[in-house]
Amino acid sequence: MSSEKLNATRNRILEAAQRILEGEDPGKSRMNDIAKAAGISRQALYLHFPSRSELLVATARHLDGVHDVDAQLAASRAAQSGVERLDAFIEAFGNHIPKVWGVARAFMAMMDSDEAARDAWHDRMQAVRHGCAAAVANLERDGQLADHWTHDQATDWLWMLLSMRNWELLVRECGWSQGDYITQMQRSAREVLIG
Amino acid sequence: MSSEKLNATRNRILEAAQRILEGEDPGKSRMNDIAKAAGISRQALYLHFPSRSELLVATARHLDGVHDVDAQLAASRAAQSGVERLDAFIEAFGNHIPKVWGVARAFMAMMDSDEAARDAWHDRMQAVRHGCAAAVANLERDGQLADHWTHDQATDWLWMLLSMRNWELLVRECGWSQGDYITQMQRSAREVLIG
DNA sequence: CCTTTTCTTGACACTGTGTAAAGTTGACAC
DNA sequence: GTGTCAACTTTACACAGTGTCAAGAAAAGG
Repeated sequence: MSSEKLNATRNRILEAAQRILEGEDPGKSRMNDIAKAAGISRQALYLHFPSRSELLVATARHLDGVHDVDAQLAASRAAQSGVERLDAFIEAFGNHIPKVWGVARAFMAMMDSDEAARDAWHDRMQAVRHGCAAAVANLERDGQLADHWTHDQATDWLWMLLSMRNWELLVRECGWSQGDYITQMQRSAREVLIG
Repeated sequence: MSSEKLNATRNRILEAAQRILEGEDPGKSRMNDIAKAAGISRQALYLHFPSRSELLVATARHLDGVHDVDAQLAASRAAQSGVERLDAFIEAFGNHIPKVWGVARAFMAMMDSDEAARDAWHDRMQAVRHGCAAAVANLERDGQLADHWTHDQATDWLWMLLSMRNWELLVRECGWSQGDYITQMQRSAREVLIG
């Protein structure tokens, strides 16, 4: 089976990419760096992935498989009340962020120049927005959403609150612990959305 | 006076840079584009500014002079109560954002690769953080800050809320009006910080 | 042994920044 | 009018990074 070797190399690349992207220096994640980390030449990388953005997309998907984001979020969907679901969603997604942070950072840096990366990232963020919309919908169902909010604006606001940039600012730049981050985001969302 | 011509060209450059950076396509703000917009050659740009990052810094400062950010914020400092000051600060800074958005966007795109740009931007953002800290301090003075907040964490949170990335997300991406943005940010800050 | 797949090496085009050198232009001085 | 100086132009280059291409090596399988 020739495709087995191909697949094995592909996995080595994806794990190397993950390792590199989670490293300290985000500037050391050029195609050359990732290739070297995977033990192949830069050109061989292009035999497996046509571009840097597609490599990042594949790495993100690979990471999804590893961490099983759907299973994480299932807990939040199982919650009874709208408020419980909001808390569970924030906890699940908030704890997901540090796991995907390396890849996310690379995407965000690439977005400004690369349209493919921008589109791929946009899709992923829209998926997060759907999660926010579902959480807001459950609050509405329970009559808990404050009167001044429309469904869409409340969704936008929650989406903003939970953005990776905000996690980056509070946890990475300001030095908040992950626990503080989750607690304060839960409290903020409750106080702002519930009326 | 030879330095008058030099200064005139310098101003033409800064105004061209401002115009270009406020334009639709952020990819069209290379040194060549800015030079062409100023009516000079790319190389002449380097006679006035040693690097792209220093040109951006100068453009940001030039913009400060044009919009007189200190005067804008003076109103918020004059407010009586802590809550009034919080509202005034959010309004003043929130209305400042769209004016400097073009330059801000260029800085944020450059931060990932250029250390000088990163440092310059970091300084500016620290100045914003000081404004947040002052607003939080006034709430504390009035005994209005919710018990669960430390001064630093409340400052961090307000700083996060008012970050340019959040403005970008709500106003540019989600299509909020500037008025909605201000109103909801004021309300969010009040509900989360005041206890 | 021969073929096919995978990978390597080396070269190249392209974009954008920043440096360097030689020549042009215009204003002003004498 | 001639000289001089500063601002600017044109052309060229070094450098980093992406992505393409072609020639060959190495290994695996029939």
